[in-house]
Amino acid sequence: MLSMPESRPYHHGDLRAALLKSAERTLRDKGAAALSLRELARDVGVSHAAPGRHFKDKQALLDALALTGYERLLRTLGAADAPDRPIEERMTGLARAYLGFVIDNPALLELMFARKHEPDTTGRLAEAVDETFGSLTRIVADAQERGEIIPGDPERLMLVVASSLHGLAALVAACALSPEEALAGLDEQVHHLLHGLTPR
Amino acid sequence: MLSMPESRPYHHGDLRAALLKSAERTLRDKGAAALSLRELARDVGVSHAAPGRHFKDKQALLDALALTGYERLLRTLGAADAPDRPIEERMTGLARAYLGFVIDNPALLELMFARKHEPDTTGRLAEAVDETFGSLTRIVADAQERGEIIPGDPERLMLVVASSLHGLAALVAACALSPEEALAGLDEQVHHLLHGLTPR
DNA sequence: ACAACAAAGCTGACATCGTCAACATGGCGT
DNA sequence: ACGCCATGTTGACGATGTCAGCTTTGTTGT
Repeated sequence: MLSMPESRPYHHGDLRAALLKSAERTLRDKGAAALSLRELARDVGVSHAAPGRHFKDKQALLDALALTGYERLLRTLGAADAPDRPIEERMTGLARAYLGFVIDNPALLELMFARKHEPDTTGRLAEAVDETFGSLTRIVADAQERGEIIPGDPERLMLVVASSLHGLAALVAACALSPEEALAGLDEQVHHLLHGLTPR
Repeated sequence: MLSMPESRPYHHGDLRAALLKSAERTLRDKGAAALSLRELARDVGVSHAAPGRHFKDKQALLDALALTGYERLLRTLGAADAPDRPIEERMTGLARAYLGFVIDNPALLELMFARKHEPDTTGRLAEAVDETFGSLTRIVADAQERGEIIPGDPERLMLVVASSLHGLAALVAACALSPEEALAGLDEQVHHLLHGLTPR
């Protein structure tokens, strides 16, 4: 079945979405550095300047990608949360979910936490981060009410948790730690985070 | 004093070092994305292909930069360590040093923990990471001997610490957390990391 | 129904970049 | 003294991001 004249409609239908989809694919298997607007356009079958109609910049495309990443991460964490289980189990689930997310798409995490963003999207991204932090804070506050976590500014306590989880994920994304090792030590990690490293 | 004929010697003297220096400067104030070999060459005053004699790739230059970063980080942490103080103080010092490092050169940290490296330098980088982890592990083991930290595989316990420290640093580097906030909560962070989040 | 318009394509051009090959220079060892 | 080789230089090539100007198509107002 060779290509017929292939009277592709002049208008693509939903180019923007197609670009994001294709971009995410190449991001997944060839990394962010190997992402070129022109190649993207080729993959999707439009001219080299077409993407410019939907993303003013290459950076704008990357930012959009990062945004979808945050949405997915938030959904993933939300789905993984088990609100009525004890805090340690709950945290372990969250940590496992986060690790899973980064393991199957490390380049995306790198993008999400990159420091170069378009000035106008930077707001939206900050919002996304805040939302994620917020949901974590809520969990901490929950656990405090149940007496599972010590009293204190939940924001501050959340930051301890967030640093730990994100640190582990970042190390995996950076290939400084193998996914297997990270997963293997997860339960213990969470346990130590919750119960401390000093003798009691 | 306008430019004399400026009979610059044909050979630069130590181009490689000059390139790294200039690269680190532009990395510091314009970010990694704005780093071009040609502009670097211009800054240093050599022809556009000269850098190619010292770095086979742009990536090779970036990798070299990352390596110097690890060396500096290791020295910084070493200098900040106070081996005969109680563990909490020791850890706080280390954390403060790490945070200082990332605050005054966040782009470098991003480079160091980037996932794209030349296959041949990737070994050296892994070595550098291991060395850093190693020194942390030694500190943990030390503290264990003094009974300041619970028994258990020091590597595993170190990973808890490393995740937490690096997570905080990474959040700052990613602009997800302001340096001020991070510094302000530092002591508390370390305290919670060491003593846990659950009531005892 | 149809003209006008805006959205969303396309083509062509330009500057910049990384990289390579071919040549030039000059310091150093034999 | 002489030749070698590391370290420069120049010129070229292909790829990329971005812009301006043109074309197609769907929608909207009359």
